Amino acid sequence: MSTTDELQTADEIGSQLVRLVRLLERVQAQYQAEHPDAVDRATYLLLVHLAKDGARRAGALAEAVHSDPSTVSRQVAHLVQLGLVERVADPADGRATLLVATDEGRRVFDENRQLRNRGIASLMSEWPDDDRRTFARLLTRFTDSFESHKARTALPKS
Amino acid sequence: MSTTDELQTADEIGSQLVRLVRLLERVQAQYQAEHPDAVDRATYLLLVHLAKDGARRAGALAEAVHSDPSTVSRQVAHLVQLGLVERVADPADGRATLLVATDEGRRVFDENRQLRNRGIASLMSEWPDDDRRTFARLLTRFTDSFESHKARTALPKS
DNA sequence: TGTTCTTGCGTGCGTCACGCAAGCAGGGTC
DNA sequence: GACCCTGCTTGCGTGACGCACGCAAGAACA
Repeated sequence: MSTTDELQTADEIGSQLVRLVRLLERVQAQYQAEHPDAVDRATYLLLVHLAKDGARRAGALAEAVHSDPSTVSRQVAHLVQLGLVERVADPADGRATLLVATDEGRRVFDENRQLRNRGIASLMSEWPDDDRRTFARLLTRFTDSFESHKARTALPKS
Repeated sequence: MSTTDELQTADEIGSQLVRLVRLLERVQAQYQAEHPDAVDRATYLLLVHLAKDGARRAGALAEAVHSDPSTVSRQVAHLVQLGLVERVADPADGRATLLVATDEGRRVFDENRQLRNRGIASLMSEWPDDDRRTFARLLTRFTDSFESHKARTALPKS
């Protein structure tokens, strides 16, 4: 089981995670409000997958984001309409279409990632270097632990 | 500006945050799928506010979660229907109704928080005590930095 | 080669949560 | 007591989603 100290630390981590997620949601909502034509987050995530991992078929993409194929189909249509993703015929299977990020799509992706990185670096600009690196390391470890633990248990929402 | 090392660390933190948020979303979605009658996250957040900070009026609640009063009104109606929140007449103003968490509402809140804490403690059970405490400290600091930085800049979505 | 089954994708339909605008009840002011 | 203001609720339209279905293309088989 867990000691009271472990539970107390867990309470702090949980509270801060809720706070952080809430903050991220609000930043996201604010961004969407300022850029009404921007694709929503779920759609953008498809572009991220394509830009990072290369061409994929729609079904594989739906699987990757754990979403319904119909939903992905509509989201991809939106990305194609914006010129961020292209459909190319799958040479191996005529009924499938490969989805591939266009140059513009990769540009948008890189630009957003750089903006994000600069933002994070900016908000941590007053941190000691040690703390910064330690936080990155522990955050990675926490996410790893979370992922490997997720298969076994589910956490409540808050 | 930022050094390349700072940007590199920021990139790791950003990537891990995206991964972590995605994981949390999936856990949340799974929870909702398993408990179709559960209130959604935004609605539950209202209960959290009421349980933690005491009675409030609907308008103040809407302000607190940065949501439209009409949305909050419907969410509160749902919570009332479930018996988790009660409407009591505001002694100071007849048109306002104070919202207060019922005993059952507080019980549900406490139960969920304990479940969450136990889950977090469980997934970190193999962590050294030092790392656990350090992570809690740095996460809190990161969220603080984020919050104080948010007023000035906005981050892109991914 | 022609028939049938399977696979991959797109589309109509209903659902749900949300914001905006209008409506309604209660207060305050003169 | 007439007026306006305030706090909340209720239509209404919108957007994203999942489910069920339809269509096209390959695969299997006689």
